[in-house]
Amino acid sequence: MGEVREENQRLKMYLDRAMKDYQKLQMQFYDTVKQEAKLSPPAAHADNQSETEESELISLSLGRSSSDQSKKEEKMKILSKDTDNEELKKGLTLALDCKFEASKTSHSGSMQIISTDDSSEDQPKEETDETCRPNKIPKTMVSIGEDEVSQQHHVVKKARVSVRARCDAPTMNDGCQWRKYGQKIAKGNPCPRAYYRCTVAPSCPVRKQVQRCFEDMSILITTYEGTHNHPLPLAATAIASTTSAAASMLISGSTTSGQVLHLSPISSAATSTPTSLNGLNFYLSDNSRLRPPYYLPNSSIAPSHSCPTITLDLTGSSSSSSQPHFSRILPSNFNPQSQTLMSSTNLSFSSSETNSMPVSWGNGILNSTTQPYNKNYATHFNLARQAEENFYKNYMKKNGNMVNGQQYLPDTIAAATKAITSDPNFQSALAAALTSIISSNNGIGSNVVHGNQSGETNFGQKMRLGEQTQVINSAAYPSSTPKGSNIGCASSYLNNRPASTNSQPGSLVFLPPSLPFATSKSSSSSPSDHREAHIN
DNA sequence: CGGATTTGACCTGCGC
DNA sequence: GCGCAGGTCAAATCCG
Repeated sequence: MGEVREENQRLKMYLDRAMKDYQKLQMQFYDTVKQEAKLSPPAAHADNQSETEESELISLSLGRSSSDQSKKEEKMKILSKDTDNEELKKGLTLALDCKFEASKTSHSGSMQIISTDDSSEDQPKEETDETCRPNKIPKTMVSIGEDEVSQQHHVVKKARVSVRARCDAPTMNDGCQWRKYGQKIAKGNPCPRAYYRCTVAPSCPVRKQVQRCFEDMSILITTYEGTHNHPLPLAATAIASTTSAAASMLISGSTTSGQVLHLSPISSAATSTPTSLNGLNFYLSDNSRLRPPYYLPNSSIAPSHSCPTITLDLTGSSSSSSQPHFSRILPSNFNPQSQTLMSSTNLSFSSSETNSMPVSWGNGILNSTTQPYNKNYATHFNLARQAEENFYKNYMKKNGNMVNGQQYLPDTIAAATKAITSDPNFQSALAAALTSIISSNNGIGSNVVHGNQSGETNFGQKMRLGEQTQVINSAAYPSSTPKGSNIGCASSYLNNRPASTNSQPGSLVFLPPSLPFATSKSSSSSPSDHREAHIN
């Protein structure tokens, strides 16, 4: 443990150095952009205004960039008018939604990649109208929550987002509370499929199915369906941002059935065709080459015959690359036309939960950022930094330098830094990470420490209905957070393992940036503390 | 004792 | 109409 800690410290140091370099560059970039803005009066004025304004906002909207206020107002009218329009609720649904409006200053920083708007190219105009444009709503808990709820009404239904991740725990902790309501042995997979219902709100229609991959029992397949009709815990928005991005691809019609979409954080997929969707760049590859061996188009991954399903593979076990990727699985009878129709419904992502936990969504090693979060630029900056840090670690891991998910080698870090900065695909991957992190940190400064981080009620930790999972933003409370609670997959996994954490490569970990086991209910001097120290 | 989980029964959609 | 499979219900059971 001592060695490990030492190593950990060393790695932190390297990481810090890299981050400082990045920070420096980014500051320069911001300065440049600001100067440019000053030089171009009228438009710049508007931009600056929105910049200021948006710095107060975190209205997240993947793939939706709004540049026209009147359009926004019009949009708002449409939204309010359509609130009761059930028709609009039909179609594709995201399991978890995360609305992220990257600031329009995104053109001037790392947020840029999040707010690109390429995705609507092949989408009907009405979708654009009905899609929730970023609304300039002050980043207050109440308004954001309302906004989120209202916007979620417009998220199309029926799409499924399946997440494959290595996880020893019975289910992944995705930030929501779930109640198991059924279990079934599905054809083609002897592993039982468990059915869960979201219990964050009594009437929440969201369900998820959890099933182990028969070919690799360490892989957990979680399929989300439905739209939350309540504000999401931030931990949930983290995964939401990822899954929704995948789902957005699904409804965009930019791919055809039987293809694998790679979220390509690093250069791989030489045969890939870049696809930009909702601000995220994906790489479309030939399914036959890139589908993992255990992907069975009609298997448990896509349990429903009627629902298009997109699979986000975070196992890093692709046959041809170790990259996480989206695999889009459409039912054989899936009609592109209907897909288009579904696309007419809003795809927006609301990440506005006030009580929230920063979560690292990915093959996660959490980052160690403990700097306080400031508003506006600083916040965005830190978020971006955090996201990058996350990605950086994932990147390292994906590159095989994280043997057993343990270590960054110094020279590897240098190499990776170089690779990252020179990699054209870096942005796309960073986008996902940013989305996750930013949405995770939406409630900065107002979070309250609460106990149960495990949304899964069948995790061994009992949660009563209404005992909403609330978490601490560990970055905002850097030092006072107790730890030790089970936070689902991640902590379960760790708790069930020796302290040396021979965590598997690609293990899915939901952890706050700095304090992975943050809760208020257990102050522990147990070995888990040391684990955390290492992980941090 | 209250709430979550288990599990067999039941419902529904689809293909033949 | 029938059988199959996925999905859901709800009584029984478990658990803290």
